[in-house]
Amino acid sequence: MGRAPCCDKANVKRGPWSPDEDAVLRNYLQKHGTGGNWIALPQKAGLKRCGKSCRLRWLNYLRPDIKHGGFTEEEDNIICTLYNKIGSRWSVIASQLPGRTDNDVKNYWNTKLKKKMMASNVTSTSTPPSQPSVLPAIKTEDHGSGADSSKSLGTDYGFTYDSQKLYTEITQFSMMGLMEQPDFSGSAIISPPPEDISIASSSITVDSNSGNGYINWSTDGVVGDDALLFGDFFGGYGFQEGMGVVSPCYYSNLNSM
DNA sequence: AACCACTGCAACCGCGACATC
DNA sequence: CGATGTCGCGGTTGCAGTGGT
Repeated sequence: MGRAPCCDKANVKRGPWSPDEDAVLRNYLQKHGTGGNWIALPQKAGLKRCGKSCRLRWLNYLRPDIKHGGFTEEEDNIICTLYNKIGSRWSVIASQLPGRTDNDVKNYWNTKLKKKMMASNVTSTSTPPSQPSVLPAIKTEDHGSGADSSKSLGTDYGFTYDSQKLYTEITQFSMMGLMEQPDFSGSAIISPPPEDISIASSSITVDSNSGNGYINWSTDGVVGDDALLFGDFFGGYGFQEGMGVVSPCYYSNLNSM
C-alpha cells in the first residue's frame, strides 16, 4: 500500500512564493509557532500551500537568522572538510555553519565548491606521480608496535594503494589546510594533528612507483579514544574511499589493545 | 534584437525515520 | 505490534537571470 499524499495537490498552490504569502506565513509563525504540526498549519494560517512547502519556505528563507550567499573562505573550508569526512549529510554540515541552511550549503556545494575542488585537483595533479603498470592488489598489514600504554606508542599500518588516487586525495587533504603540501617524494606530514587528539607525530609514506605505503603515527602514550579518533580522522578525511580497506586493520588492532 | 547555453537558487519529490494510535 | 501520520533529509527539477554569439 502506498503512502497517502501529505496534501491534496490539486488544491494547493505551487511554485514561487509571493511577498504576500511570505508575510502571512511569517506573521502566523511569529504569533503561533508551528503548533507542532506543519500539515495543519497552512489551513490555520489561511494559505493555499502544502504544509511541507510552508515548512521549507520558513526553514530555508523566512527564518530571521538566515544568511544568504557570501560564503567565506572559512565556511568553504568547513564544508569541504566535513564533506570529505561525512559525505553529503547537508543538515549536519549546515549545523556547523550558523545561519546557513542545508539547502543553501547543498546548492553552494553543487554549483561552486565541487567545481572549485575539482579544478584544484586537476591543477595539483598536472604532474602526477608515475603509475604502477599494474595496479597492485590492496592489502593491509599491521606493523604496530603492540599495546603498551605506559610508553610512547608508534604504530605503522602498511597498505598498498593506487598511487595516483592516493596522491589526489592527499593533495585534496592538503588543500583543505589539514596537511602540509606533499612533495610525494616519500612522505607527507599531517600538520597540525587533528584537533583534540593528542597524536605526537604522524606521516604518510608512499612509494609512488609501487603504490606501497604506510601510515605512521604515534601518541603521547594513551591509545584509547585518541587512537580511535585518529582512525576516524584518517578514515573520514584522507581516504574516504580507499581507507575503508585499511580501517578494519585499525579497529581490529585497537580492539585487541 | 534574438537566440542559446550556462548558472544559481528556490522549490518540489520521494523516502526513511520516528511518533502516535 | 502493525498501521498511519508527520517530519526531516537528500536528490532533483524548473525557471529566472546573465553572458556570449
